[in-house]
Amino acid sequence: MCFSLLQFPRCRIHSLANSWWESFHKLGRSSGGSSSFRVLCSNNYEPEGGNSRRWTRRTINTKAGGSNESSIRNTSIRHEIIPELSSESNSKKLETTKVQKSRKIGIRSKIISESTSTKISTYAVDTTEIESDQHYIDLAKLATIICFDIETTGFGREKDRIIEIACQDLRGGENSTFQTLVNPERDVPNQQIHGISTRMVNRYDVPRMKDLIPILLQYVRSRQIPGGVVVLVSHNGRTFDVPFLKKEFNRCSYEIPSDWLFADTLPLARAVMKSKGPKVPSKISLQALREHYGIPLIGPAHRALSDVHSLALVLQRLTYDLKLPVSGLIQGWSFK
DNA sequence: GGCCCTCTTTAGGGCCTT
Repeated sequence: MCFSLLQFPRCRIHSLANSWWESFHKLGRSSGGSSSFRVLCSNNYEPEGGNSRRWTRRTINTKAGGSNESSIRNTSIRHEIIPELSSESNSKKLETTKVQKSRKIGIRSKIISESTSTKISTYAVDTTEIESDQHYIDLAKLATIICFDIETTGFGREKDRIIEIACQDLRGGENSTFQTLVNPERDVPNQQIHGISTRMVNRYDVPRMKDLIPILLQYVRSRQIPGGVVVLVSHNGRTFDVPFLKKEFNRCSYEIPSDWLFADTLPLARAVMKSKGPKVPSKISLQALREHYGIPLIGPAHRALSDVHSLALVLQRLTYDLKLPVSGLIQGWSFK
């Protein structure tokens, strides 16, 4: 069965994040400030190109950017270093990794084998064992970090439905952002929250969840590095977004791919606020975190894509505050 | 519903997600 975005004009995969990265770097070069910024991920990877991916260290001067230049505020962002990687050699290294005794409790992924670099869907993943810190570092080098957000008709995953999904691959580049409305085939009772009305989603050209899931899987697979895991990050995802998504997958007779990991920025925010002491406001909603870090709102709040843009920046700030590299995110803060 | 905090643990209230 073949699915195409052309079937659903309201389903969009585009390169907004790419332009975000470009403007970010451009602003950095022109700011003249003294702050340094080491990016969480590089956008040098080309999903379709395969072997050209390199993780690089970048130090630039920057401002936190958005689409509206006038709304940009000066910030001092400094982020982690991801060591440069020869993807080919490390892929082989990862392939031959042997399972050792587990050092951590929790579900993690271990790449067992990978048939070829071009058949990205054929590798197997074991979710029961884990080995050394070096393993996590290797895993991190091949990890894809995707922020995502959903809008729904309510809080109850039994009775409510997803009406919008947005994803953003932090690596940026072409087709790094995915956003679509979802036809819930029912009325939307909470338009006042997100502005999405029944008339907007109950349309023939808006995909239903069962139509969308194959497209979503295809999008994530297109961003995934052969042999690597995907880490899907959301705010309060452990108790809301992830169970909701799983419920929708199950309702449509799909399973969440075994090589998908999830991470929640809510406990990260708790850890950061706790480390800063009692004087720091304890509000840790996405909006509160955005305001705390001085991140400008891009687009309407409580729309999936807008919240994903905020989440991507909040994640970078939180991981910097916690001095948390990608390997640490996978090792200590991810879940299945 | 899960997590965290505290005037707690034999509990209850608040936060977070739409």
